[in-house]
Amino acid sequence: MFNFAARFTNYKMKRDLSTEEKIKAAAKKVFMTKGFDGCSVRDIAKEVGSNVSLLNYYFRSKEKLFELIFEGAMSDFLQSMIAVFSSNLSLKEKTSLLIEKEFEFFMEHPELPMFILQAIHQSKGDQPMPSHFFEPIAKTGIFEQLVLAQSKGEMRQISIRNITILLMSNVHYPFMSKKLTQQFHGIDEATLQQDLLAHQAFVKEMIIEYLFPNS
Amino acid sequence: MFNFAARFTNYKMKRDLSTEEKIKAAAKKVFMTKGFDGCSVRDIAKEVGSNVSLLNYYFRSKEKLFELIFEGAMSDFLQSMIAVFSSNLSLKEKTSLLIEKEFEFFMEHPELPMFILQAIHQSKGDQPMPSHFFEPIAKTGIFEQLVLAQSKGEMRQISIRNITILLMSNVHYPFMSKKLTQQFHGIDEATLQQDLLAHQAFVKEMIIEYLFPNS
DNA sequence: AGAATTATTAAACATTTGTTTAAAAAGAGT
DNA sequence: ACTCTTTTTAAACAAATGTTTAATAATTCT
Repeated sequence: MFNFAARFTNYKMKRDLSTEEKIKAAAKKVFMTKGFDGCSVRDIAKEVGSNVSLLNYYFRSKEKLFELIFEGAMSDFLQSMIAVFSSNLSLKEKTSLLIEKEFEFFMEHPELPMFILQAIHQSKGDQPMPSHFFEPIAKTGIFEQLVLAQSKGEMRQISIRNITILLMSNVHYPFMSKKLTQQFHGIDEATLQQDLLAHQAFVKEMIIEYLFPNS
Repeated sequence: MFNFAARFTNYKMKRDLSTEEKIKAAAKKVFMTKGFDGCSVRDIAKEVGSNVSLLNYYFRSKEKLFELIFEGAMSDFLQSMIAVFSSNLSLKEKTSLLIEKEFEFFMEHPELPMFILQAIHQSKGDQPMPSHFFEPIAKTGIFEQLVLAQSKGEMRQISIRNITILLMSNVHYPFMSKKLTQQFHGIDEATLQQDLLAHQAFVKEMIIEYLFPNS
């Protein structure tokens, strides 16, 4: 007879539930700012205020820990997109809302676009992203809605791929280039923040006008 | 008495002029693909087919070598911009030409935007870029031309900074996101190349229409 | 309280890192 | 041929790296 209960006669799993979370938070912070190659596990341990062994105790290796952080970041990265696409709005409204939400989100997490693109750009192995990242987007039916809108002449005839690039360019890059922009124009953080706020309006106006010319 | 001549009674400086260049080429290749933190000096030496000591013989350190590569890359990065701005064209023509030239250039050097932004993003010290990078652009008088065009109502009223962000977004990001785009849409390199070619036309049309509405 | 389990620490590990040293090889002037 | 200089190599260095080990501390169950 199996004693199923025995497998769950566990002692308390965690004395301090937050230790694992604290490490994740620290790792996220350090990885985000310095990148995977740019930091050591000791950097992260120092950020936690603890030991290196603890990282390998909870997560098996630096790489595993990074993957975890990356997947979380990727999830956040796509989150607002999915939310907007799932809404019950016209494509034009969705586009407008998407730009708003993305700017709003990246105002709070400006390091995210660079972190994601950098990680993908330098991903050692050539293994593709797990499909579960992008599937939820397709599941929203946004692509079908797009084809329909184009066939009805409500929207300019541009391929889905070019639209994607267009949107991401104008929504991600402004945050990826923050330092460059600051140095190029010799402005401080606050001024740039103002510019980015204004930029949202320009981008929205420009893209809406371009993608939906007859309205 | 000083013998000035003695200081220049040099033996042949270089037996093989290309050694230094070979190292630079290898370093550029490796730094571009793996980043400063992502590679070791031994990686570069292996790419050269030689020894590590040779790198420090010609360039004093990994950091110095990187700075050299970075400055060269930065120079290339701004090159086409300066060429277009210096030409004798209207602002609208310059904008159009700039987008063309930038796409043309980055088609050949797609890794450059990511390399530059990544390097600036993770620059350890907070010291600003040397001013000699950006001064040549101001020297072209492009900013004055822009203010003039706006005052004459030929151009939409957007700050120079927002215009810069707008242009760079649409011209840099498509190349920075190549891997992401490929994985997102599940397409191969050749297909993406086609998309980028098409994208140039979209971007040009959209930005020209937006910045110069009355024409 | 005592045994069992989990969490945390300190020390050690083998590699890899950037750099230096010292010697050898190659080239050029005399 | 010989010396002086430049270029290239191999070996060694200390420091930093990711990971493991073994011991200690803390917690939980009986």
